[in-house]
Amino acid sequence: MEKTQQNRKKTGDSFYPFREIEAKWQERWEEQKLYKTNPEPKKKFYNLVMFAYPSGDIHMGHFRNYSVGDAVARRKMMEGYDVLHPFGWDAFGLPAEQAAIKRNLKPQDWTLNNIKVSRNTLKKVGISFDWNREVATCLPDYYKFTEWFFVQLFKKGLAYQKEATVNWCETCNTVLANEQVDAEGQCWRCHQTVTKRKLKQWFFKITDYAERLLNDLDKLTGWPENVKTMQKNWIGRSVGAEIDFKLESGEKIPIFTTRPDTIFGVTFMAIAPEAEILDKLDIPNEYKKDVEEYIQKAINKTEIERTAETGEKDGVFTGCYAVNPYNGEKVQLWVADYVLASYGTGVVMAVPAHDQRDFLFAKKYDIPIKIVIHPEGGSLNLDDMDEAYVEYGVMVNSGRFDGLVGSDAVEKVTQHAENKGFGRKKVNYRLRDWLISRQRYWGAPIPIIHCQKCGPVPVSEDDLPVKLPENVENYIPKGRSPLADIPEYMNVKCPKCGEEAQRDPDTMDTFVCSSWYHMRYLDNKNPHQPFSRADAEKWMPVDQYIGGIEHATGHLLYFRFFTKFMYDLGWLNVDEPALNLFNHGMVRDAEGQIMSKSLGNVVSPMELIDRYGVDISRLAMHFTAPADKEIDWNEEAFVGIERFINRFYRMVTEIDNPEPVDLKRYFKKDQLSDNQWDLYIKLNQMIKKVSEDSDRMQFNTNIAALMEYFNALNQVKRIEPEFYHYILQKSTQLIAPLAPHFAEEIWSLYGYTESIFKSSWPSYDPDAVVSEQINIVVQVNGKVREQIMVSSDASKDMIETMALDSEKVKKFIQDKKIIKTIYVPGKLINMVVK
RNA sequence: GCGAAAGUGGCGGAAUUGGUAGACGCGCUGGACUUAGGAUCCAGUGGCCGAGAGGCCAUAGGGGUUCGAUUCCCCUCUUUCGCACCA
Repeated sequence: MEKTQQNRKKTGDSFYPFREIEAKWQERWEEQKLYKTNPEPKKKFYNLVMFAYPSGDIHMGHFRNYSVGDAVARRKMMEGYDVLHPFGWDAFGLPAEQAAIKRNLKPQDWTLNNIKVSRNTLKKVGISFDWNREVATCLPDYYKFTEWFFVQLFKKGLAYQKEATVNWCETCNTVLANEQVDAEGQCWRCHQTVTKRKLKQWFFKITDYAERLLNDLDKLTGWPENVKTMQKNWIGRSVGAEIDFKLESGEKIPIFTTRPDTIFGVTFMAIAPEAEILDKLDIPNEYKKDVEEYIQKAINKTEIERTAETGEKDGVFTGCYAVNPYNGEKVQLWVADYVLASYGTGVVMAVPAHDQRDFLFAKKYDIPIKIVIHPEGGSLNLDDMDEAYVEYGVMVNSGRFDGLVGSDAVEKVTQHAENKGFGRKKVNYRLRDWLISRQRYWGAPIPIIHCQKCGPVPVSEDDLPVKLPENVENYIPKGRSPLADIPEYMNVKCPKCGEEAQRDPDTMDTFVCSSWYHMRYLDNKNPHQPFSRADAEKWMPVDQYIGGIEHATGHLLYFRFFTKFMYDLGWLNVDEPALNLFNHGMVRDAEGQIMSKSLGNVVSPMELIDRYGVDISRLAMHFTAPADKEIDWNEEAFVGIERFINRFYRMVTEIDNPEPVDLKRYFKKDQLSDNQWDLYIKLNQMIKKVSEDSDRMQFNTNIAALMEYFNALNQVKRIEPEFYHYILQKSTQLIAPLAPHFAEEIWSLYGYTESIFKSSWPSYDPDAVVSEQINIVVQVNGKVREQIMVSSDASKDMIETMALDSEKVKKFIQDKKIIKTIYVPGKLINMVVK
């Protein structure tokens, strides 16, 4: 067969007919059950993409996420793995309720319909999901076990109730999650200023796992550093001491500090406005009014107002004092809203000389400032200080501790408190317990029955699930869960004593549902258990997890927490859910703005698919940027990709008698002409590069390597038919994970009857990855002066002789002396002259 | 403020461990084939000097280490992301 300009020209009007081809293969794959998971995997690969909220349409972020995941899954199939590649729906959540209110639909109906639409859309994208493993968190057979998890946590003391201050919108009459309060401290829906309210809420005690969640980050060698850093900072471990100050009444008032070495410099204490200890103060009458007013005002301030970076601190003196146990000094007690009630004990010892916030506060209210640390080899003078000295240093004005330095000082001061019994070493975390109550309808019910006599009692496991009632009149939030207004739901007998009791009306945060979906996939139809231990053993942990970075400190922390919890219960034999994590980059609009409906700048992947087809769209997306980088959307890449695919398709359709060739064979030099042997080496180099690049999720260079090879292929005019088929068939396999329909079509045009995804990923011929003639760069003093072609086994001496023989090189070394020569085998030789 | 990452042609981006900076693609320029070309093919394409051979400069800016730096170190600037009074 001869490939000439001639026969290429006459096909100028043909191009790849993606519509028929993509539809055809999607249908056949479904018939063949190509993606059915092997229930008894020999060599398993659990490929997990983050599941989706079924809002009805899939967007570019999903498209990118699943295209990356699909590339991984298909590559692994071709490498002979038994791949588990499931998908599901994170189906509880607010928008369904809003749709219910607005369109007079049931949240169930809205959600289930969206799932249907989205599922069909995704099928058109040709992702290799095993739909038999599908889960939807809003279905009773799923949330039965979300409730089951709650009960297990409750039984272990890891689910508890506590009064908590929550965001409250007066207009919408509802609780808002933090992310539903915008940057201005206003409600995301009505833009009313958000206030605070105290409500009894359920929490999961994730802080009990803080230490392990932190330490085990070291095990996660396949996770990106930035995610681990974010989790580390989020957990925010800090070591210090808890010291008991005393009120005049004798009541203890413990504080947490990381700087016990400054304790002799305490001149006042600052208490958070919400701190419970305030009730124990005996505030003199003349201060009462001011203090109460201040507290009221502070509590009603928005988060934003309170944390505004103005540097301005304010507070009010309570007229009360506490005693410093180290020196017996009386210090003033202030209420100040720069103190957080939820961290430490809600009270801080204030050392104005050595803490910037305390310094500003003391200056403002004219509170004494006492220097107790000097820089090593220097000293501080109060009159010269315009900010606090916060570094470690030498203790002064601290009685018996004078002269101690830095961490040693911290140690000794803490030890003293321990000996005397008024303090102890303490570790605190920035991480708070996880508030999971939502006063909403569309979520997994909290399986608790509140009994006057027995308190909160978990629903018996045999009675799960507690089903969401469907006869709900309206979903409009009234400041309590809509479930609270359904007596048939609320009124039950106490499982323990049989007396009249009431259900907990709240539902769970949707992050609870998504914390364990990776386990449900393993055994998604099991009616008795969340999953079977046997299946967990077969598939866990996830080998590759792919999703967006936005879940770094939310979902991914809960996901790890639940996995550890199940490990502790003995259900899993791994205590981390995923070995490798990959965060794909965001897709933004051409101006770099996030695509959103309100900005009206959304590009629909379905529109692209309609115009270019799935495969070209996927390839273009991959080619635009490495998968972990954000993309500012443009369609420039489509042109090049479309040309490439058309060229590839044309090359195959031009072939007179296509047939499968032996892809296992390696060629020998004497079997091919020089030109073709060179092409053979390039082919093997390309196979190596594509394999390595896609291993690193570098699909952009993976595609570039294929294009580069096709350019080289084009230069060679006469190619033996068998070798030409060999080249095209291997190339088809290499592009298959990225352009599955296209590759499958080419594969079948070549006469293969079994799917290309059942074929083996090409391996490269190790004897043919190094060219026989290699280019050696000749440098003089580090500057390129000449290039010489030598045989790949040429010695350093030979190369040096050739280099010195070159006129160009001679020009630069004449009448100079060669001091030394550096030779990098196969790459360059550098002569240093003077 | 703290923490992390990044800054390369007109554009998206390559350069895996320090070894030819700009792979691949878009765009642009010229040409071929064409009634036509938004199809296809060929050639060129970082900047400056030069007819050419070739030379000089160039990876945000400035210093340093090295025979050799986009890559390592220090400083400055810019951008993005995360946390944001955590005592």
